[in-house]
Amino acid sequence: MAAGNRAADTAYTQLRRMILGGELTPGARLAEVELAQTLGLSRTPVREALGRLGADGLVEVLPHRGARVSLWTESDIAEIFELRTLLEPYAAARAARIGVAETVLAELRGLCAAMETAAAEGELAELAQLNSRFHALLIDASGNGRLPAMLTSVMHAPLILGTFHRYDPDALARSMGHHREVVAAIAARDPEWAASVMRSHLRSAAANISATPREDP
Amino acid sequence: MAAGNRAADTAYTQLRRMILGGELTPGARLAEVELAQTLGLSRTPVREALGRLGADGLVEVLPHRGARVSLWTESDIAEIFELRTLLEPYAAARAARIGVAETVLAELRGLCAAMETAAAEGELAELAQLNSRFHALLIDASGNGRLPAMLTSVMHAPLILGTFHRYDPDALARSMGHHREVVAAIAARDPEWAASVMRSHLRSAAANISATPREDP
DNA sequence: CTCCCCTATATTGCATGCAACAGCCAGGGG
DNA sequence: CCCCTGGCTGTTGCATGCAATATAGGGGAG
Repeated sequence: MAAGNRAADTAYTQLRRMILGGELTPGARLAEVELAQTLGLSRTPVREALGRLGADGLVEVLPHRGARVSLWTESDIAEIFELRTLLEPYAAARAARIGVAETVLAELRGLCAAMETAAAEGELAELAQLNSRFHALLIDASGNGRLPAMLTSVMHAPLILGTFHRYDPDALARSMGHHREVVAAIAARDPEWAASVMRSHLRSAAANISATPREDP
Repeated sequence: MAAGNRAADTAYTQLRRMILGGELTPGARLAEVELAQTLGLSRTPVREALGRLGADGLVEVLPHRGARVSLWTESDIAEIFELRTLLEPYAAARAARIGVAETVLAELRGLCAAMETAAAEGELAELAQLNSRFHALLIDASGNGRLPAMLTSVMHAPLILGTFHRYDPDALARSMGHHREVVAAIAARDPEWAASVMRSHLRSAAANISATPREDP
């Protein structure tokens, strides 16, 4: 999102990757000096990065007590999916309404294909990454400039990854089909269709999560 | 929102107040040293505050080029109202569904009364403040912990103030009536009703904005 | 033996010095 | 006369020193 070549940005990116990659487990304490040494930076950019991650909801910062990686309860996840179910269908509909450049459509289709192969080969981590990019691209295509920033706080990939881990093959195939169908609806410039498919997509994901008890890898 | 007694928080609050109060006009340059001297602080907390305000969308920070107060185009305002129209009815419905403590209902009613007197006396700035608190309280009452942070980026009071300036007496009375009705719907624990009223409330505001050409005070 | 308070320590938060980068004005060349 | 280039200045960005605060552990009183 905000990716200058500054040290604070690299700190942000690295920490984000570490958290999302599971290298930093939820609840883990994040000491500024330790992170600074690990990243080869000073405390200042690390501190700024922690602040941004706190705004994103990925870490929680307590005054004078430092930062910890956020841990998610079932109700947190439910809240997040409620918001996504609200915002992403809107994004899809808006993209369909205002129209999307052919190059972007091609990129979306490419991501669909990549996701399908990743799903077929059981590469769930790869799939989660591609899925995030797909949704992010679609949100950008909505043309509402405030939407991407809003959704960063609820588009955390570990949740998606967890979702995919709980999918059975049929649900996975449905999910891939949804992606294809959203792109088709946008290409057809049918907002209602696009929103409807996206809603189905997210509701099915949410249903999958609440159905499966809990199974942390 | 995040209000410890730290210097960075006071810087954030002060700057926010300055911008929202019109003391810092849109487009104005925000030099760190100057602000630090004005607020009697060092550059560090000022810098952190600017970062947060940037995340809120109130200022835009350009790498190595400093921060400026954001200026809003008509389409920005339209985007913001689209998102509010999406999220706030959801918040109202959720509050109605999960129920709201009687103390909170009393507070909401108190704000309604205060807004009505402010409207009667033409105290539009006061009205805008009260209005913001009313909506913020309702968003908190939704029980979705991520919603308040999401909406800070679109709940900027100057927009609301501008909205009120364009209201004619009838529209103003309708707006006050909407507030009362939302509280009633929540008290009656009727989600559909609450969402519907809130949607009307926001659509009428948006209509008012797009109808009136432009009239900066 | 248990509970409370007090001190020691580690960490955050703030201030400030130094380096790097963007913008600007002057000077020279075409 | 205009454009381009080079240094100069003011700002941001980063590093680090110092002060303030929360936590943990031990010692004393009940």
